[in-house]
Amino acid sequence: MKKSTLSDISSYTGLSVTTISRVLNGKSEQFRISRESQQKIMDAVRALNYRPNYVAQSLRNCTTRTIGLLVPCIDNPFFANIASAVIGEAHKYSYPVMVIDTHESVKDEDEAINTLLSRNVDGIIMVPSSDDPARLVELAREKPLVLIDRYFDQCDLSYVATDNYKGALEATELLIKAGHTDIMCIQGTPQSITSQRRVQGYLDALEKAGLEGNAMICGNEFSTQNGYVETKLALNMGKKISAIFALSNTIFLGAIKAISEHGLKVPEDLSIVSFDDNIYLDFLNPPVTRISQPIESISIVAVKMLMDRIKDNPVPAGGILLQPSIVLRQSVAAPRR
Amino acid sequence: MKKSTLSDISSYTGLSVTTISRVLNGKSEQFRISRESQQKIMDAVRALNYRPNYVAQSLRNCTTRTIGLLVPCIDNPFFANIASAVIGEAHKYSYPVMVIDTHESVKDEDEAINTLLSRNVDGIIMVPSSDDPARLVELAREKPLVLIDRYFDQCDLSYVATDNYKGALEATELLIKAGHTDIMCIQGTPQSITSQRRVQGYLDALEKAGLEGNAMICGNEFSTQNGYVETKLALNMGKKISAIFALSNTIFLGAIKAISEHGLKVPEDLSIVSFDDNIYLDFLNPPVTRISQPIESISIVAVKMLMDRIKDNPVPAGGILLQPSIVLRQSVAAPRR
DNA sequence: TATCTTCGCGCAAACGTTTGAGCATACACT
DNA sequence: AGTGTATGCTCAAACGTTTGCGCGAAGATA
Repeated sequence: MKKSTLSDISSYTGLSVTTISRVLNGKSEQFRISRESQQKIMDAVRALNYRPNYVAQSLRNCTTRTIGLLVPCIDNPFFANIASAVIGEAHKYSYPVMVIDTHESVKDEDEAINTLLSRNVDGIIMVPSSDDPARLVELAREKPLVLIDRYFDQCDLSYVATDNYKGALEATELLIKAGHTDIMCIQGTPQSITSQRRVQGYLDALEKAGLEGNAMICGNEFSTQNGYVETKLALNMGKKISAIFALSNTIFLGAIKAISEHGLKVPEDLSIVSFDDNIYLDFLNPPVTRISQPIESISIVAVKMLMDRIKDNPVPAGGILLQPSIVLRQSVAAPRR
Repeated sequence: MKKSTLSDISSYTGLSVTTISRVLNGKSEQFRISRESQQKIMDAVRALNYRPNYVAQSLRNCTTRTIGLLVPCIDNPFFANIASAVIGEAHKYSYPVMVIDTHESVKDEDEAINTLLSRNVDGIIMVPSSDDPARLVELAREKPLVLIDRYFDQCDLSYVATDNYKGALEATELLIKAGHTDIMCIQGTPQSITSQRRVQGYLDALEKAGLEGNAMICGNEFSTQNGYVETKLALNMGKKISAIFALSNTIFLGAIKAISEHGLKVPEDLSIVSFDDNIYLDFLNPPVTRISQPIESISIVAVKMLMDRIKDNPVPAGGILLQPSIVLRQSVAAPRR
């Protein structure tokens, strides 16, 4: 079936493209198109298998009914989950999503933004990779933009993220309540706000408990490799550690690999709490206590904010932090005496 | 910075839009545009922060440099991985990807296809949800189309998928070689070609070993729920089973949940082999032997095939099956006597 | 009969590109 | 002086929509 256009329908019905466009856009009332003509047009649409050409509409209307999503590393299950959720949520507004992986690279991110702007998406949701918001502030002036997961607090870009501070605070308190005083925290990229807020939560929890002297922070990347190396190092050096707080899924995996290589048992020898959720964590031995980020809610809110911005609805300035939840399992126990 | 157009550059430089368009499209030679003019134009592009409007280009050229990807359920880690890989691979050709979740629904799939066609994507990669290829055959006539993971063999739509038969055959042979004779196979949606080919591999392996009388096939869905229920049932009924072959990741998870609820140990009491790979499988206790699908390769080949089709390069008709690999771990042992 | 409304619809420009056709100038050659 | 050719550019149409403006015919009102 060839593509048909408004003017094909025009020939078919003998009506002008104007009239047809109006009928198809639901403006029959407003422009007083007769029932009869409407019917003729609808019949023609079916007969010719007409499908509106969004490209032409976009050119005319400056809107594509499409949004863009930028994630730093879609291989990471966490970002894959975010992508799923955003795609699903945007679908509810009938917006397809153009997804681009920026590989944690500012250059790729810039390129991706240009790609999206050239294609004239109506708005952008992104997990920024850069630590300099300048480019994004500029971007936000010409396109609706919502940051997700990572954000900047010195400028007023809207964002939706997990309350990482709260999550880390509670995780650490949980360990302290279980009797731990020597808790090692393996962080991700220190420049990232995500890592920073989590570390702050950890530190504040220690301080509240009068344990500020015991702070042990190591690591520099959200990767399995990093979790593995740091844990290995700590265990080999014979550091006094009774619990580990892994600031991400990936770090956690590295950590337990090192732990089991060292012949230690969780939670008898070492307790561990992880950030991020994953169904498999329930199937590990023991099932892992973790801080679960509200990915679904974050996506729902982010998409809603973006849609509001797109429709020029008033949007509350600044960002929103959503509360993570603790998933209590069996990877935390009282420390050995 | 406002958007600038070719005609802005035209005013700025005093040259016509035609000339500018030609220079920007690398046709300066062909149309003998002077070095001097070229320079002026390049300067203006920078000064005005010009970015080509792909929407306008698309209207004129009937090409969007964008492809669409349809997956049945992006929450499923397997499809999320496919999406990642396709996005990554398409990026190498500078094609962003519009991703839509079809929720295993033929209606959603139809809708999604219309969405993509209206937006005039250059090609579509999809995991079909329907079991009737008619609509897709029609689609393939007007758009480059490549199926992935699932396919139809009675028609000549191109596809790239795992050699599920071979994978299942080898998995089953592995169990047989370990001494198992009572192997239960928990399948997914029986209508799906994926499940069918895997079941056939299982059956043929049994037959080769003269065990065709021992075939036990159950289940009807690629879900954790299904794996759980079928395993639970089998164990409660006291069926004679020494090994389980789970035809997917999700089914596997359900199965081990039931197994552990029953107080059985893998692999001492029961051996298990799963389909699909996942990093967590190495962290389970014991690490799980599985058939790993070559998702990366599938995506690379699929994107390449699509690009060839888009560029009207000759494309070998029909489909391609890629070999899965066995990841040997510790979830298989000799059966108890 | 003349004027006013209402009805039902069409004209043509515009969105930002690309491209086939054409055109003025300069120079070379006879 | 006349013809031919290379050079360096421009004109205008087209892609498929949407939309401000306008227009003829029919009926209502005076």
